[in-house]
Amino acid sequence: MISDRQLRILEAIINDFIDTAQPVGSRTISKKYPLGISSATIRNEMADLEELGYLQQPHTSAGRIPSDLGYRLYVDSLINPHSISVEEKELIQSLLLHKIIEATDVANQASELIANFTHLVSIVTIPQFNKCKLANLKMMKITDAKVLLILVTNTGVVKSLQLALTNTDQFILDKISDTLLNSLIGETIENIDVRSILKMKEKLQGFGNIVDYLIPILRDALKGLNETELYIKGEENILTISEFNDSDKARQLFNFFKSEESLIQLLEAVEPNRISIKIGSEIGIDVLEPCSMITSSYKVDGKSDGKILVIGPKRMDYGNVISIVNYISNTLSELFSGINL
Amino acid sequence: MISDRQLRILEAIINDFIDTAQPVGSRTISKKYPLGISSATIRNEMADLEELGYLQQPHTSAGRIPSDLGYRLYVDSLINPHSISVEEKELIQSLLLHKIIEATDVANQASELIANFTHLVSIVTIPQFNKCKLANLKMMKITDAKVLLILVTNTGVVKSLQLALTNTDQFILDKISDTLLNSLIGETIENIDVRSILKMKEKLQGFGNIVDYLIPILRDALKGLNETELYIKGEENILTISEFNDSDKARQLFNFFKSEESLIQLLEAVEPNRISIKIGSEIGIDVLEPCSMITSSYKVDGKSDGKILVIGPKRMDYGNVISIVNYISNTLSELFSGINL
DNA sequence: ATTAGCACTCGTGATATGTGAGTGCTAACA
DNA sequence: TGTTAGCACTCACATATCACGAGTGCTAAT
Repeated sequence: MISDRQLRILEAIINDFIDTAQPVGSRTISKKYPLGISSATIRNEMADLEELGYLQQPHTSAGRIPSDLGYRLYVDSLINPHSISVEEKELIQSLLLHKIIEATDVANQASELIANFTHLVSIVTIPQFNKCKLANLKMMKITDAKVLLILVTNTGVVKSLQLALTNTDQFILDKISDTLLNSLIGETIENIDVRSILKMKEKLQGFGNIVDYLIPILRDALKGLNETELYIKGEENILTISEFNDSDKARQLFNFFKSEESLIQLLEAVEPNRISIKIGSEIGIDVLEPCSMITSSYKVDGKSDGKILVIGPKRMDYGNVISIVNYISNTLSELFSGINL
Repeated sequence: MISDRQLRILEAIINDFIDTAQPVGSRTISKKYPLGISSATIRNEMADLEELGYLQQPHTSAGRIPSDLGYRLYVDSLINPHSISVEEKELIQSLLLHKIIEATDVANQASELIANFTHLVSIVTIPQFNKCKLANLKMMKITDAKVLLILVTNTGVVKSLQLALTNTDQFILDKISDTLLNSLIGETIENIDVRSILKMKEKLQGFGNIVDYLIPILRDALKGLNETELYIKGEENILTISEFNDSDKARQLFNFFKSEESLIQLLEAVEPNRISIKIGSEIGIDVLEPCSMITSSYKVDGKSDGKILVIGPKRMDYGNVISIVNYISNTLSELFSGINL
């Protein structure tokens, strides 16, 4: 196996490579890192580490760079997640918990925060709204042809849907809203089906016409709630990754991030409940070969649901990213579970 | 002045340069464009056009490229805006008019549409919400500490604001909402000041406490409505501009687009009511020197208000961009004036 | 006024050369 | 036996040199 000294050398090499983006030579290590051994010794160890697959050489007369296997070892045994500062925590808290109310805005803001703190690409999905319980409901007349249906869950998440409903009157809408709310309150959104809506009809004998008209519209609107929505921020940061200096490659990656299908595919691989790190080819997507991906999820009412994803160069500050993702994911879990609201 | 033949040659040169991004030589023009004159003649005319300032030469033995002045002439007298296809019109209509209801979503979607159609960077601002008249209003309890205030204008625009209001009851909120709406309906949002809210207090004698508490919160919330909000899309398209192949330059421009202040400065220069084109240094911003900018505005209730802005390389398809900006701006004008809703 | 012809310019891309960071190996040393 | 100094060797990268050719401006013929 690998000796302790080899591990320390590997660590030094990867740290230096993360800093400089340049292949690391034996002399650099012996001078910059106080390992107490000469460059010749380090050279020997490096040759061994390369044979073991942890390092690779771009060409004979260059220094070494970490292989995916090297990064894997580094990530698994050498990272110490630094905790983030109180100021940063307060900033996150204030931006996520106080100003925002719609689920989409929360995800947007969270994604923005991660992108800003890490200077990497961040993706946040919102939890499946339809797994939550209904807490409040109203319909508002917008124009002669449009009505806005506003739903609030017990976790304090708001969602609004547009209904195409002509010739309505706010008074009638209020009546219907109240009746709907009374019979559906506490119900999980996904359980609100035609049957439960039909019950309402009995209670609204006077408004037969409009209720008949409303039912299919309402059903369709609710159906649309279980689509995955994702919020991606910080795409511009890929320009700082030296591997994407070539503007063609950069555009390729930009386009990848623009394609919802690609991203959803990526999201499906996210393991619930714990931070996971994929390195380079482990991600399994060609354009992301020069990247690492850190994923996590957050909980809604105890169940793992929303996802967080950070993508950056392999030579990223793993410790920092992990601590930020962790903190945001915990904050979101609290937020969507109604604590602190 | 400039002869008709010179104008036709200038047109050919610019068209070719827009196509190929390469300096255009006299031989190219005489072969590709049926002007019926030899390359030598064209060479002479090109020398004259350069002397007049319409062309420039990157170096002695290269072809010519248009100067800003050349583009200016081209834009002023040579562009024929092609009309956009029926399919495109239908797509725009369906995406803008039917699925969307919040002002922010409209601007977002419009900006996205422009970016997709032009493959350039697009910025759309939303009209000043507070110039519209109040048509509907509701308050909804979200959690024990949060209330959502939803405003609807006569133009069918919805805006929701979060209020920090503890220990409320939906029944009381409904009462207050109704009273507020009754006394404020038809009022311009910006005219809703403390005085008019105070009037409400008289009508709500029974709820003294909560109304006292609500007034400053409501005032602050309404104040926040006159900030400029802008929606920028298609930033990734700057990577196709050859001038920004250098990833440092590209990042510079990305950062420019990320800074709200810079963009607001840009927006202030937008002339109301008509399409305007600024070329290179005319924009007055260093990083945008290699770009042209096409701006327009759309109307809300007859008054010019929202802004549209497209930024791309000088060698963009002006005719196409103009027609798209025109069509979207008209569609938004209709939308925000309540027609078609 | 137009154009064919020609010498001239100069950016581009290919080829040759020198430099130096880094290596692997050997031999001496603790 | 592990460590290190020394040294020859490798090879990417930067620099210099050169040939090519697209494009020009000018002149002279039409």
